[in-house]
Amino acid sequence: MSETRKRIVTATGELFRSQGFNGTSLKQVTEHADAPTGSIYHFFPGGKEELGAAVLRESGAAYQQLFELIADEAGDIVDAMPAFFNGAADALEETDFIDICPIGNIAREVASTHEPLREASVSVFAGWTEAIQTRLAAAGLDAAEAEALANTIIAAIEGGFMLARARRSTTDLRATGTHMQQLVAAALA
Amino acid sequence: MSETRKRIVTATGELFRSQGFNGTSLKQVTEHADAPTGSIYHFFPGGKEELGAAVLRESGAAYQQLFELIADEAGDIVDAMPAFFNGAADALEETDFIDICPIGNIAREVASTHEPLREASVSVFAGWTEAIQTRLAAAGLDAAEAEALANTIIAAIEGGFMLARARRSTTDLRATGTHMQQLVAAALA
DNA sequence: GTCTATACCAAGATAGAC
DNA sequence: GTCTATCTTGGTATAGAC
Repeated sequence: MSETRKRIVTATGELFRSQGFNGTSLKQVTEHADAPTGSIYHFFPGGKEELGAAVLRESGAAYQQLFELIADEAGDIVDAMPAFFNGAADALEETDFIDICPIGNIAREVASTHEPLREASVSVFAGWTEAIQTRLAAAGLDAAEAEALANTIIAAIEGGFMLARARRSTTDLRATGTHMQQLVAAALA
Repeated sequence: MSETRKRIVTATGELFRSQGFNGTSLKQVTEHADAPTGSIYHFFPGGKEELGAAVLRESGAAYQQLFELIADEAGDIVDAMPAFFNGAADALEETDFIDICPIGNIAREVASTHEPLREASVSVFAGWTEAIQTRLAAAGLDAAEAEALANTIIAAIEGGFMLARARRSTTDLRATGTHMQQLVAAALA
């Protein structure tokens, strides 16, 4: 895959995190990626919308891998909860509260206005749900309960990002991690 | 307070729900509010940013009243949880998944780019936290635990909105309501 | 306080040379 | 595949009559 294409996707993802979809201009993308306008339309003939969908899908997959990594390190899914939320909290602090998740940041913004982006976010969320659900099921939960709990965990972390970025504090996000740990432990008991 | 000002704020709130802050133009506001451009700048000399902050504060207060109402009807805070989440889910379905909460929709979008809007969202969230915290404390939780749990509940509902709007399904949002009910019940036990 | 017209700029997208 | 120049549209904001 082209280096230029990679630079464009990476730069767009970074801009999306702090400015959202509508707040990011293709001119900014060309500057940050050090790539000309023509290259954007060469790799993404559908323009901004197609580029945005690619950013969601590719960074969504990267976050899923990150979750798998943290979950593997934590050993079991109960201990993975605080590890996951605290890791996210650390990342937020280190980046001065720039959003660390471009998917969640974009999903609500465009859900009613850009159908291809909504669909891209749905497929990313489906992957995340499955990753968490699989581990919950492996720990003993039946499939339906595991899916529902996985979705609550995703909702909690995305909503937690919202509060943390607004307040510029990760205190609540960390506390939410322990609440999710309680919820998982109770479900498995 | 002027009728025109009210129409402007209401129309902007509605547009924010489906399109976000950057996705909503002042031209659309003039059309939906049936008010001229001059009136926007008369009531909000600071332009779009000042109008946006007013929308966040005023609709944030309205949602807080709605929560109080639902909590009063439910009787106790444990039963208020599913009532609250299911009510939100019903509203989402009735509006064809237009966002029912302009605050959460805007908060992440502008947290790093529009300081006055970030501050407005913080003060709205503070009111919500306090409303839930007060009821949790009245039910027997100590202040710190009540505050942390209140924030998790807010995170869960806002993240739940995100998933529900993206997926165009309220199944997960309702399930998250029962998870929050479990969490509250366990904390009070 | 309300309205119309408009200034001014930045947006997304395209054309066509290289 | 890359780049520059440019088209067209739409954005926010302002001016000034009423």
